[in-house]
Amino acid sequence: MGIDLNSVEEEEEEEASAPVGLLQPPTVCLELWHACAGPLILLPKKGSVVVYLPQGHLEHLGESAAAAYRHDLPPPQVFCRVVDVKLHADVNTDEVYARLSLVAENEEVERRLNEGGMEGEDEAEEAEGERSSVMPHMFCKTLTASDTSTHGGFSVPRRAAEDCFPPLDYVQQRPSQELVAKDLHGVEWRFRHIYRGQPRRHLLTTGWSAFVNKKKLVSGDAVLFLRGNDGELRLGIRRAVQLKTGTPAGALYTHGSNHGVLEAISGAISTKREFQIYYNPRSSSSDFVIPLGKFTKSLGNPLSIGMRFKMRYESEDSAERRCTGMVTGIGDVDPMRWPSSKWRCLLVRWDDGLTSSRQNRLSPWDIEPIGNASGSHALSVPSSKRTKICLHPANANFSAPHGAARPDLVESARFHKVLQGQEFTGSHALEGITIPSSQPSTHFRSHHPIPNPNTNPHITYPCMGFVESLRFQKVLQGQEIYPAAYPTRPFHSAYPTPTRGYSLMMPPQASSPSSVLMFQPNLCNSSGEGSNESAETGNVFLSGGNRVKERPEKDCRLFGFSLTDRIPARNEVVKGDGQMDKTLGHGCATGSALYAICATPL
Amino acid sequence: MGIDLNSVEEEEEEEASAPVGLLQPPTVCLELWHACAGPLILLPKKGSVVVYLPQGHLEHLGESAAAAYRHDLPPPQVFCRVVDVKLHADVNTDEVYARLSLVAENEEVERRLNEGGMEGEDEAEEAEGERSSVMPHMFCKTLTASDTSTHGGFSVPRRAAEDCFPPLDYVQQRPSQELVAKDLHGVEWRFRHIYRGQPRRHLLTTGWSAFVNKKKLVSGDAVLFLRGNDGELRLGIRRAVQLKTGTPAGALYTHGSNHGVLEAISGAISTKREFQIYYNPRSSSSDFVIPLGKFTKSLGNPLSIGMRFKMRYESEDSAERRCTGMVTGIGDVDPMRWPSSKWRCLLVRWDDGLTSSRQNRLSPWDIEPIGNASGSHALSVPSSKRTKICLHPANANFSAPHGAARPDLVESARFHKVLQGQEFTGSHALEGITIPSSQPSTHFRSHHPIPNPNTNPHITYPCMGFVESLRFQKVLQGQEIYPAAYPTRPFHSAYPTPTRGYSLMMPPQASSPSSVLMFQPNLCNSSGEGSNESAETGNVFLSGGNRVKERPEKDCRLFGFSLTDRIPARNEVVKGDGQMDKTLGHGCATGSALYAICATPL
DNA sequence: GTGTCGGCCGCAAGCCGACAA
DNA sequence: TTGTCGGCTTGCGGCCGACAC
Repeated sequence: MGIDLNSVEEEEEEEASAPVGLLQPPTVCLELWHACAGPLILLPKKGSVVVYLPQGHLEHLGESAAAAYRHDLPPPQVFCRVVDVKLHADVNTDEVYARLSLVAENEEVERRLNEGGMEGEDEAEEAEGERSSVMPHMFCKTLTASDTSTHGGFSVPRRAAEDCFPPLDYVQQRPSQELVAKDLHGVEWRFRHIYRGQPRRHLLTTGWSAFVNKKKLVSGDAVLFLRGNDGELRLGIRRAVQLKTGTPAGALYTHGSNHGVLEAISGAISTKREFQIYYNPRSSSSDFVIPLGKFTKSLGNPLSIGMRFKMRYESEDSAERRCTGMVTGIGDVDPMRWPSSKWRCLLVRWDDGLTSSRQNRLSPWDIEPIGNASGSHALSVPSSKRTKICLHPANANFSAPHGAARPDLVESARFHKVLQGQEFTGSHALEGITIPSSQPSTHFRSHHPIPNPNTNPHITYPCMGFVESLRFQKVLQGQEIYPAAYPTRPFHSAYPTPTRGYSLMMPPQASSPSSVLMFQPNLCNSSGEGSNESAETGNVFLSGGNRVKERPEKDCRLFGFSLTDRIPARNEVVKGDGQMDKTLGHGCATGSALYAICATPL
Repeated sequence: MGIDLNSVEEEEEEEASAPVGLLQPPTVCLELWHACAGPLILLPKKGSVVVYLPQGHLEHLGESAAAAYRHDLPPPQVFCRVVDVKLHADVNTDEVYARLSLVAENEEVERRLNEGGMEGEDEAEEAEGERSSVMPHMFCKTLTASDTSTHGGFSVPRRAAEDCFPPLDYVQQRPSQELVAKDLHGVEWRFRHIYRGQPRRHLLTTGWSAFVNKKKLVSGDAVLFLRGNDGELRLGIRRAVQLKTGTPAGALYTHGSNHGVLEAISGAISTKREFQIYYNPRSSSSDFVIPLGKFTKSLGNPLSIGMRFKMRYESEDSAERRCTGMVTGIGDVDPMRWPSSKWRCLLVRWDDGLTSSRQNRLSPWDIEPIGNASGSHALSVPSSKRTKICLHPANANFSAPHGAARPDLVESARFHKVLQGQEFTGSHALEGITIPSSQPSTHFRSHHPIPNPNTNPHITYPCMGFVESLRFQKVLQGQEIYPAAYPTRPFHSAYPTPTRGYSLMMPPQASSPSSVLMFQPNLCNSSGEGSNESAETGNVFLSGGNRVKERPEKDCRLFGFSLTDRIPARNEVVKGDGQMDKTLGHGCATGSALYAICATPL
């Protein structure tokens, strides 16, 4: 089993007797926690090794956590030992969350990975089979309008009532009983359970509306009943995934202000001190604490544009489903603050076309590749099958001493090449422009020269050398890119018709190296499809908050672009405003990314 | 007027248009804020100089803010410039609070004080007369059971309705109108105001219960209506002072975790950076940010045991009252962490005997001396009438360089003598025991020799010289005083009959210098009065968490003691266990202090 | 002058089976 | 099998003057 049940319960008692002044919320029932968290949640095991992704953590916290561009941000991924796992539930919302206590162990893990000595750690995550076998009788029902209306009670599905509730005396005319169920906080709720109506059905009447009101349940939310092996009834809720209104109030008020959280964690990482992560499994679509095995395995899989994959997800009726899609882009989400991060580095298109409802940026460990990579035009980037991990040493904590050629980094150097190929280092050129004094990627270019795209057909969008980047700088200045004061907060001004009059076409196959700039449309209006207004209503920004203000100079052209669900084929020519506008208005959900392929013509 | 009304309102608008991401709560209406805060609140003026008392701040935060004994705690009092004042109201509870932005200006203020150049700054606090003249028509009513019952509406006092509400057409049978009032957050509340019944009276009916429910008002809380000069109606609430349940949830969840707040402020003080203080005027019985003038004036008053004083307080019907009392003890509350702090250094007894309901420890600026100091046995400690302030340099930030005799500190040196006389440096001797390596007071003793008590009859409990303090150290060791690991958290073990068998008597008048140790009974059981159990149930600690474990050696005796509401007269002899136990069980409320007067016999 | 109560009214909470998807 | 509805009852929210302190 993943988590030692006894140890958790011991800690529960321990905290219960601790002084009140500590203000530690009590830990909650393990099974109920997992039932509320959903079937897909894999919680790291105490004592195991995980990969912590600060970028995902920041997204989880709601971005408000990072004030500005800080040089003391943590590296994009950190190997950590899980010192402690505590399960909690929000007092106000009943949302389940976990507190993970982590200690950075970068060097140790990296060394053992290189020595191949981390095989035993692959069992860090819970085996789901074991957990489901332990999971007792339970059911989960999404509430209907009738269930939440003040007009009546709760209609219990027949199977569920027979499975979880004590049996009724069906001889009687209208058999009934009182049910007592404890919620996540141990609070008892009493319901009148009656079997009546024509045809007969199970209902919860008296007591039900009080529960609905207190928990502020609405139709679409789900309740779950769980009968423990001791016969005790437990009761949890899973709220419907609602549109996030600005900042997540729960995380904010429960754990205090997020302001400076990441700075504090950064300090704890660099000094190997223990730090705590509050993780709300239902508010994030992608995990930012990954079991080591899952992480290394995902990086071992080859990633390529056009690659097909499947992913597990939780359907609306809380069942585990699978869906499939295709990778349509690979690149950094935030090359300014976290260059070479794997976090959501994949742009995907879903087969069922549910673009808006589902996340379109995934991390490699979110997906499982499907055998037949439909790669006629796919541009695959292979990786060593049994990669020994060494992270991109953009941060001093991870890097070897400058100029020192360590023999054990030969393999990792090759890995760097691959990663850079995946990451479209055009963004590095961007960094060189906005922050000319700091050129983090220069060092690595000099140490590991970029492979020639012609000799390495896998790399589709080859990197520019430093000289080319200087020339590119001139191009961008022609575009009047203004660095924002706070790169994390994009402008909110109206967009001055960015693409109108641009000649959009793909570069000829023999053209010189092109580059990829990532844009982030911040406000999209799907109603503007096909009209000229689509470009006005959707603001387009350079990643990091820089705004393209006007058309490029004549010596630069946008040769292509790619939206969330559409990447042009290599030879495809995309031309004119209309189509660009249409595409902008069409598939562009808030937060999705636009890849524009720019290059100077030969 | 104390606060520039215009500037506050400008800032309000400024913040309203600021991006939401900043998460700054909006500032609130100045008059309404003051109405809710109560008549006694004097808020420092922007730009003025104040004295900040970290010890009081810590108490305000609920003690949970300080983890352990830290050497980087701020000094006990810090001169600060008020950079900004913002008025807020808690979104959930409507509690008013202020955010003060302070910058430490110790040296500057100290210098100007010594030069006598701070006269102009005495107007730093608001003149209350001006404010009350500006204060518009308002009334405040404590809610009755009928007011808060679902059965009916709100009974408006006749004067109040005529004063604040628009006039009704009394010709009609049952004249009524709709009132619209804005609360602290600008939210509008609508009430039906009707004049009916036999005899006629003003009532708020429709809309009232919604307000009561939303604000979670209970009988005992107070509502206040305020009619602005523009005729606009405003509405505030003052909740009844309830028993604090552990930590103040409001401060904790509104401003994030308090953990480490003081450490951060300490850093800001030492580096002269701006820092913010959140101040909830209704949750603290004593201010920890004092206008400079009030502070210096209070230290200019002579303080003595037996001195009578008066103090303003807010009665239950929110009116301003005065009560009188007598000083029964003077000494440090926490000599371990904040030696020589003025915070709550006065132990008082109230004339009306309301020991339990009212704070029995006050700071000098809380009280106003009454002319006739009933000083037959009063032991007054005079101070220079026009004192130039220089603080006790226990902290390096305040102290002059060692060995450097600065001419401008001559006057301040004299002030030190006075302060030391007030502070019963017996606590310094304590420090010398628990932390032998740090003897903060030694430096000043050597520089400014303690005056002979015989030549200075004003000093009742004269300070010991360093040699005497060493001898005293031996005495205390004989008592087996064990320094606690965490002085902020007292032991909770049973009390091992501390006074049993002690001979308690006052020293003869001609005896050698005695000293005062302060004890803090932590758990008191008033039911044990007169029985032998009283000593067992009430734990007694040395202030700072040190515990007296056993009887003193025969060369030391407890010559007297004083409880919260009782200090023995100079010649009074208090003897035996029984009486000690009885007194312990009698007047000893949790948190009150026991002064035991110890000395070695001649 | 105002706190509390009984009387009274009306609405909506909430229990029921009918009916249909 | 179960979601929604109309019918029906009931409890309480809430407006009123009576009465008393």
